[in-house]
Amino acid sequence: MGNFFLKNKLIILYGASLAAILILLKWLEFKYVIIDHSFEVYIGAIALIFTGLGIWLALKLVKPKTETIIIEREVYLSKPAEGFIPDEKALLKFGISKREWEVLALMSEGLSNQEIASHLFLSLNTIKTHSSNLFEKLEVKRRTQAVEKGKRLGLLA
Amino acid sequence: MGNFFLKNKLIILYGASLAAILILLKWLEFKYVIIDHSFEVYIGAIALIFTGLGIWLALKLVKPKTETIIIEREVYLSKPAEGFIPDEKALLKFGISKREWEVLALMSEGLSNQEIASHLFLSLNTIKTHSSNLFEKLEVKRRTQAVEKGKRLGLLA
DNA sequence: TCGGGTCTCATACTTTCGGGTGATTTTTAT
DNA sequence: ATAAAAATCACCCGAAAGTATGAGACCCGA
Repeated sequence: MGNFFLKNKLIILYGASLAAILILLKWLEFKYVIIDHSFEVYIGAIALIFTGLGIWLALKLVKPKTETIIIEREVYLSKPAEGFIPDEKALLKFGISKREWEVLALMSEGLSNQEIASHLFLSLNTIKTHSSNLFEKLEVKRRTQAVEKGKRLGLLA
Repeated sequence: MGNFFLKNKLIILYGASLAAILILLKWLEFKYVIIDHSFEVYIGAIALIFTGLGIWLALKLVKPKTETIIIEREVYLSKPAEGFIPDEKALLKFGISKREWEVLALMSEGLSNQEIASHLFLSLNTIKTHSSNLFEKLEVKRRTQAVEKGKRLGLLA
């Protein structure tokens, strides 16, 4: 499976590097190093090289540990904005999915379910499902209420 | 300055370790290793040891994972206006009567025709008539469109 | 007083919405 | 890999919305 290589590519890469460097050293061994330098210097060079390799490897492996999330938001809505960005926090709070939000947005334009279906190249039934789930999540009963609440919560422009 | 030693203690520790291991290897060199194993295995062992050392060093030196800071502040106030004044000109332009505007306003709150009827102490049929006339005047087909257009025209808050 | 506009209500009919359920596929995350 | 979530679609049914038409009551200006 290609999956294996993807997940272990660093390990494999390391193995390959190790082998390559060893081969290189073996080749150099009889040409220059042993002749020109002492054995200790040779060992020291290898130690430094592989220490560097170890550091590089560690940095690669440890990278995904960092995670910074800074959300600071104070919204006094009621006003438009050109490039409108829905309130992510509200979306998460109500568990509204991307598709559901799209449906809500089109609802607020005054489109019927059939029209929304056509716009999104989906079936009418799918739109019904999405809107139903949406109403459930927004705790409303009708599309007009959903639009009204959506605007109040900053989900819509 | 003791500060220097504090800040570089890891580096110094590494140097000391390096020296110590080299000395150890030098000592072992003539005792067992060279005798019992091939040169390549010896080099490989050193490579592995110092790779491990490099990894350990990197893990120690690299700054601890970034703190996760989550500041959330939710203030979704939307108090548009108490005494909202609809655009008179627009009302005249579209020939919208008082009752029709009232119905439109309640529509925008998400109320059903039946609920609007109850609020205004009218029959459901009357609301239907008003809303039908309203849609005609606003040139829309659905209540959601009426609300959308109403807001755009300044008929609603 | 007469016509026009608004407001009211009704009946009959069609269309759209929304709820409920279940199934399949795709995506995502673990 | 596999479990969970999201997305897709279908069918049924009842409720709500919307259309069409007609009609009586009221007010106001011509």
